[in-house]
Amino acid sequence: MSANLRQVAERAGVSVRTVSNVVSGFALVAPETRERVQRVIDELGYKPNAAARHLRGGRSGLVALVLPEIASPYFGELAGLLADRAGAHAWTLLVQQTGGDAARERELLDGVRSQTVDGLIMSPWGLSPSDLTRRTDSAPLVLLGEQDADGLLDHVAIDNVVAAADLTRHLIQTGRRRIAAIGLQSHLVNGTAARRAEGYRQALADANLPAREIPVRRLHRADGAAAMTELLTSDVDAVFCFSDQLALGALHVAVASGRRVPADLAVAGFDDIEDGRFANPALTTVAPDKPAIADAALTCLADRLANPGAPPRRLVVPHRLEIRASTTTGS
Amino acid sequence: MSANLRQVAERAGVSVRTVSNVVSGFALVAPETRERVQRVIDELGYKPNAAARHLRGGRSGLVALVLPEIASPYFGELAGLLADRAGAHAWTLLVQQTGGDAARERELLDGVRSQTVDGLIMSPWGLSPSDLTRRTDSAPLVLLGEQDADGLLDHVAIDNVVAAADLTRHLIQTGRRRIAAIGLQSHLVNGTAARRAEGYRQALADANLPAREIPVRRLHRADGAAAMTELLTSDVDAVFCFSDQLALGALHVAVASGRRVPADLAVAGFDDIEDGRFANPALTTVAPDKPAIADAALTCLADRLANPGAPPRRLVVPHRLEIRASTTTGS
DNA sequence: CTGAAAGCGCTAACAC
DNA sequence: GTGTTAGCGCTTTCAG
Repeated sequence: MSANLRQVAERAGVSVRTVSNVVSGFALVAPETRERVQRVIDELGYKPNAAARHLRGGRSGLVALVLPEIASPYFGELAGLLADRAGAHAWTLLVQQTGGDAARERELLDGVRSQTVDGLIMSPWGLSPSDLTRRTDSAPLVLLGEQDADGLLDHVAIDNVVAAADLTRHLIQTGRRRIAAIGLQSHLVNGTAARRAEGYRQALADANLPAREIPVRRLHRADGAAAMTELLTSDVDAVFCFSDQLALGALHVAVASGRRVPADLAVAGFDDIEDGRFANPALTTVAPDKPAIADAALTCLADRLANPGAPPRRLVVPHRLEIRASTTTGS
Repeated sequence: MSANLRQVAERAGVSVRTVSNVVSGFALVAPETRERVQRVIDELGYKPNAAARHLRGGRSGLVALVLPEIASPYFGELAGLLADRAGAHAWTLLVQQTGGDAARERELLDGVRSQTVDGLIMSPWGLSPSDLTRRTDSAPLVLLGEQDADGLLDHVAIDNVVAAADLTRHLIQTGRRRIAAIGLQSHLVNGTAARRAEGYRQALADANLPAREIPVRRLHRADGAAAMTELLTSDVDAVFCFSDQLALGALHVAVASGRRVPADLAVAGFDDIEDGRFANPALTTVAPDKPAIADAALTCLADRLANPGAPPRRLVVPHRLEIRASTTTGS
């Protein structure tokens, strides 16, 4: 147990009020008093008790990041950026995994560890819009990804329809005609995959090309590998995967089974995870501006905390196409 | 602001004591009283205030995971396992990134956010043994990786010397003779890379083969790529990278520059991250038992909390060789 | 089995 | 400029 305010005060011969002033950098302390108190603080190794501050002030300095799985590269990269940038708001990040399970998501939505956090940044997979709007907890919430919660909640996302259409057009422009999509997730309420499918279909329809959609259960490499195995018997000349992980699984199977990528088959992904840049061949992908997502989420949370009554915002973050060797030869 | 104990008590016509008993599942409450109180709790949506509990009880239910970067696949996978298993100890995980910076590590060592956490699980990179043993904070600490802190601290690790020797022997047994190692980090105090180098050298010495060691600054794919680029001009027939990330970078450069892997060049890594399993070709690696690492770290922390005076332990976790296509043809 | 009350460490309103 | 003190919400000792 370390020293507390009162002990510091006694030892420095001042009141707790003065010590509190020194600790919190409050101005009205005589310089010599301040110095004396500071010396005692250092001597005793005094550190303010966060629990007491939290109880008193109502702010814990903690923000929960609630996501399906931290081990997934996309979420890992995002978590890293959020953790780094949280400091600027005097926040520390707390991680909660849901495995994409709706019940677990609902539970976390309504009080992560009973009111410990100042706010939540959440990437839901299994929640319906009504789950999201019907929550009882009052901690500010910012959603990652497009959520369709009737504009009632703050959220941060790229424009998935446009992004998917951009990538599909790139495949068409480089001569592909039989373009399959891997990554539909009809069992999920989450709209992200649906939006990407929409962009994919639009671009194909504009070019009068047929769509071919392979659903998956999860977005792991193994799911991409399984989907690709299924596709090997068909005559597709390109696959557009709705995540880089799916794409890396698909790429692995395609290469292992002797397909030449990109000569015989183009493979593209979504997310721009680091693995994709060093894949063989390097993976073409949609690159969301992840630092911008992290900043937007934190700022949005801070704004909401400062102004609870403000209307909810939908923040659209930029993305760009990252064209690499998995879809283009030479050039 | 949600309801507190007193409001529940008033509304249920009992004392706070009784409500507290109901909430904490304490036995001595008349069944009908319990039921009535529970009804009010549900009605008011009462949730215990964590700050007050922490202040009163001294436990926050929070454990800090302090690591170089959460976005690195190895740490991401570990964090996921820790987050999942933390629940079994009624803990929530809080993440702090250090970027491997010694000053930041030292700062976190001595009071992550001023005594908010019940304990720390830390993977230090830049800290010296004396930094580690000379800390002032009293929160229990468990180190990940071999730390050489004179046996004064709890730590969890695989046997890196044996593991590296195992892998090197595998390369020798499959006919490699000019085996380079990528991943020395002489600028770091951290002993992990040094231990792996030791195992590598031992195995080579036993077979009367020469060592060739390439140092790196970090363990990222880009560093592995740079090291491999350097090695392309030489005549090595195998590279053993001290992390899978390094290996994936090396593999990328080797394949991109036309080397046939494994025919011309074998590539092996360390950590068994998921990317490696789906690389082209799939990456041979040392697979530490990550779930066991997570469990050992949490259990060790819990034990230390329960028994602060117990002698520090060094927990050695199993590993195994994962032989894949990047080092062996056919078989 | 239930009630009253102390006190965890801090901040801030109120004195001086 | 500095001191005193109430009270944040909870657990737990002590009475009853």
